[in-house]
Amino acid sequence: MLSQSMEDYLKAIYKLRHADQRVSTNAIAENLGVSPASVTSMLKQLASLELIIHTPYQGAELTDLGNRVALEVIRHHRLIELYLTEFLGYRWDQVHDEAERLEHVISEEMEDRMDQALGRPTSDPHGDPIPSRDLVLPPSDAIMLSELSPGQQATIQRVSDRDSEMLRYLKRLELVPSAQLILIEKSPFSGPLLIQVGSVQHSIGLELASNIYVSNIHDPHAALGDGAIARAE
Amino acid sequence: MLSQSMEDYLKAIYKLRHADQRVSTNAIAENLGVSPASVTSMLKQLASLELIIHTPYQGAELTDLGNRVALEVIRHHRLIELYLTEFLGYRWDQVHDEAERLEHVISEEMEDRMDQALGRPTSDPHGDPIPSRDLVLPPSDAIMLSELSPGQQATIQRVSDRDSEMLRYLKRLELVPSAQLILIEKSPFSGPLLIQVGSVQHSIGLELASNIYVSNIHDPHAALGDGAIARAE
DNA sequence: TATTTGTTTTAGATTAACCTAAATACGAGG
DNA sequence: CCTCGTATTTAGGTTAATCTAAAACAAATA
Repeated sequence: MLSQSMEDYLKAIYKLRHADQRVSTNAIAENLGVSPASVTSMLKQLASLELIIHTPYQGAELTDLGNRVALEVIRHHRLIELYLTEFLGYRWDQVHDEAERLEHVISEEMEDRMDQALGRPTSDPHGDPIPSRDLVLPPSDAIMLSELSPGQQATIQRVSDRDSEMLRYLKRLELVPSAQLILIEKSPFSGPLLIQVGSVQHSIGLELASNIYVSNIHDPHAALGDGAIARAE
Repeated sequence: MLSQSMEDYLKAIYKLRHADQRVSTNAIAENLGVSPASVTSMLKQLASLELIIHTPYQGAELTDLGNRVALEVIRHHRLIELYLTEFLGYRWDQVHDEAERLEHVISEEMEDRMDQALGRPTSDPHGDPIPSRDLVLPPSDAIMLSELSPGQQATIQRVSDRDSEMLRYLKRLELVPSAQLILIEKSPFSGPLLIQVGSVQHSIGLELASNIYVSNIHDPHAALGDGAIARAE
């Protein structure tokens, strides 16, 4: 069996691959809080187990096998997060750390029983999709809120789960998955965004906005004429 | 924070202490499946952390601090076992291995939420008592079924949870906590015991019988005259 | 009391995961 | 096209937890 460390590396590679294109040694090191030298030696090991392809100086890429392991760990993580909120009364900002440790030790049996208890859910409390039992993850078309254009309307699909303080703040602003918002205005020079949620407006910084992913984007003017077409886009 | 290994050693020392008197290096080694040499070096480490007192060649003893750590781990283990059976539909023979891994990684938060969900329970699916939140464990007066005298009647208090095959067998025979039984006959030369559970009789080996703990022992003849006194004994 | 036997400890090695410091490779800008 | 800065790897060291083999000890037995 793979070590917890290895699982963490594979998960990090998976996530970085889907955020940026290239998965660099430095990026992995930063993500996991270890030194680049440690990453290099682990990459060699993972490559020798055929979990990744490591081209020295060029970064790493998951093999099919490595991909499956990563998705398995991610499935564990997200099922655990949802289970904790639904059945043990955790708030959404408390579940990440717990899931981070539990994800490595639960059995397939427990995974499936939680999945069943939750009714085969498809997304976790932060809106992240949960890989199916056969480890398929629907591709997402969501973009960062910070990439939206002024005047556009969208639905929050997911928010990053890593910073619990941020999550508490987002909850206060009702910036949660499936909430509707309109981007009113974008200040120049990487300034804050003015958004409207329900009837209230908030000014939020760029960093926060790049941790919020939205989909179902439509231009409110077009929507007046024919909402269906805009939504289908 | 203590390593999982250290927690395992402390738990083993706790359990051995309550089974036998002296906790020998060999006994710990056997219990944990490691070499005696490994045990010696870990005992030194635990002693330097003031978790145990190690008198070379004489065995180890938990300090108050070590005792508290051991009870904390045991509390985790037993709460998890019960949680898995009550809320996730595990059978009693499936929970041990899962709990063995989870016990080291759950937070105090999770411990308390499970405890709450279970209604502050006092014993796990195998009848083992669960230490209270302030880590108090009521002393047990149970003895091994193998120590019972023929003719005596008793209530099963707990059974060992380590061998899942044994647990499945026990369930088939309805030898579960709170079941009543009478020891009909003890074959000589460490032979099997003949017991009666409800209206059926079973012949069970000594080894199995020493994994079953009983309490509330009373002599059926005395019980006929005055059950209350016999029970009070 | 001397010896033997079994337990425990010491010595020394291994493995995994990390580190720092030094060397090397890549690629962008002059 | 060369050079320079940054990214990456290599070299070598540390720590925790384990092992085997050998030495030391304790306790029972002759």
